[in-house]
Amino acid sequence: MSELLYYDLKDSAGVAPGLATQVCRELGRRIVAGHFPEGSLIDDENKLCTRFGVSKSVVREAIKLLVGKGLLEVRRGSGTRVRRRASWNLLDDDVLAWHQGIEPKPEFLRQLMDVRQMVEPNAAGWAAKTATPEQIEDIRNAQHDMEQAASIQDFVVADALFHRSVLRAANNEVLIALEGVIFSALLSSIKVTNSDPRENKRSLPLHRQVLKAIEAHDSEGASSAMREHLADTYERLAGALPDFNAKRGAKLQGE
Amino acid sequence: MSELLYYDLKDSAGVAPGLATQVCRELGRRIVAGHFPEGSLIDDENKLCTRFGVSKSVVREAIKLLVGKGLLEVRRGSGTRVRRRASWNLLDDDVLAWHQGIEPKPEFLRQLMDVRQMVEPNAAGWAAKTATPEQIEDIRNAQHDMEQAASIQDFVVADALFHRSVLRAANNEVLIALEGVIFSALLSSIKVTNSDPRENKRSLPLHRQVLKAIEAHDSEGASSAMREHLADTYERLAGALPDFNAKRGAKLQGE
DNA sequence: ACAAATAAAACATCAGATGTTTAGTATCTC
DNA sequence: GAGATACTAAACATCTGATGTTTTATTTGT
Repeated sequence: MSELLYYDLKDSAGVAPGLATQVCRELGRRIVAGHFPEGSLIDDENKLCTRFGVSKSVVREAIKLLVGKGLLEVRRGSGTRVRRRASWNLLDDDVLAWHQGIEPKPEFLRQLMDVRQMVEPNAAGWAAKTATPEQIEDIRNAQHDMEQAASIQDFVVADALFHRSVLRAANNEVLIALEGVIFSALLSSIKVTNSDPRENKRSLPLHRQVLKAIEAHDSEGASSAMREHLADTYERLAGALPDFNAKRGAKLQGE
Repeated sequence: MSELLYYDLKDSAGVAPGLATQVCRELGRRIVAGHFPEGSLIDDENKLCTRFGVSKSVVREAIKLLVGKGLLEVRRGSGTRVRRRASWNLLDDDVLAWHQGIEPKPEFLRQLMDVRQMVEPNAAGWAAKTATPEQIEDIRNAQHDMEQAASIQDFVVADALFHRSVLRAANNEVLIALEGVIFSALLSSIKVTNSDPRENKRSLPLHRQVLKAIEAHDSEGASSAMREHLADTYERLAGALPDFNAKRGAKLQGE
């Protein structure tokens, strides 16, 4: 699987990132990958400067970016330490994207999927009520692209665009901010159940059904079609990942 | 209503914020308040330095923080501009908190409440399945504090802690990241329906019901009790705010 | 042992110099 | 006069080094 990134679907300006952004990404990826225990000190500014071969201002700006995402906590005189994972802005697009760089953890993927199952049926239902003709057109186009996709690459991109269009059609700003979660879960899922392109085609009828319901302004229908589609995905993940559903309802060890 | 802030409920280190953080907040608040049109250039680094009376490094770090939250976009040679609202990390705790500084917009509050209605019944249902004894204890304590609250202040804090405890008891990291949304909606709601303390007490039985259901590991019961409570809140908001439900299902003007 | 003074480490801020990119303007060519 | 080129000013990016403040650890004195 090639290097499909979330940014590929974002309308971000394609400007080359500065040094601060690069250092931020590098550190961010390592933190998310778990290279540092929670609460541990990271190297001080000077060490980071020499390690990355940049000046102090660059390092400080990179650290500020990570502080803003909740990954780091800086204490004057003491040092900079990694915050508890519970304090991270897990919904930040960058933080989610950095999770893509590591082996998907079944437990985390299940949590993402649980959230998808909570969010998307509602979004589809609302979309059926409030979508504008243009928004419906976007969904239709994405659905069409899924049908016509030649490569698995194209299919995934179209799939992502489909779900994004539905989310946006719900016309709820807060909901749209959850786009990254849907995309991240979708990417991880593909990574896991990658095997057979024909397998993916199985989801086409359900997508078609979601589209039809939204076109018909059938809120209930859109919800349940989306629910069914996600339940199907859920099943396939559970089949592919042994530990996918392991901790469900049996959280024993202390927090 | 006094200056109750989200941070009051956060386990953040109570360290005095540096200059960069202060500048960031000041700018962030103004942006969120809508003082700048989308896409407009803000003052350049030098002007910001003189305006805030700080050095360039401080300004640059502040801007980096805002870039990380999606509010600003910096282009070398060109300038720094405010991004479209759709690109903001609306789920970022700071961005949500800055919304508290301005008059709550009915449309936005409704969107927050829609998301709460989507999230919290599910969370309560999951909590009923997976909550540990300690987590249930936390919920119980918050519920008890609501009953005993002497001031409206105390009541709001206890209310917030109740909903936070339930959210955390669902044992889903991604869900926990939505804490800020719940808190923000709750604060805005209080601001709107502030009038009568006795009015707030009305929600006590429903909170009690949620607690009971979770204690009994009754997932369905917890869900529906929470759903009922939120529907009630929703009604009160709709009654208090004329435009609360205005745009629902009638999104006419272009994006 | 306990407490106060001290020293070292680490972040915070400032100031200024230099490089790069962008956007706009002027100019030159045909 | 239209279009391409060259110049210039504005604005961000990066580096350097100096100075201040806070925290932590150590030393020292009784």
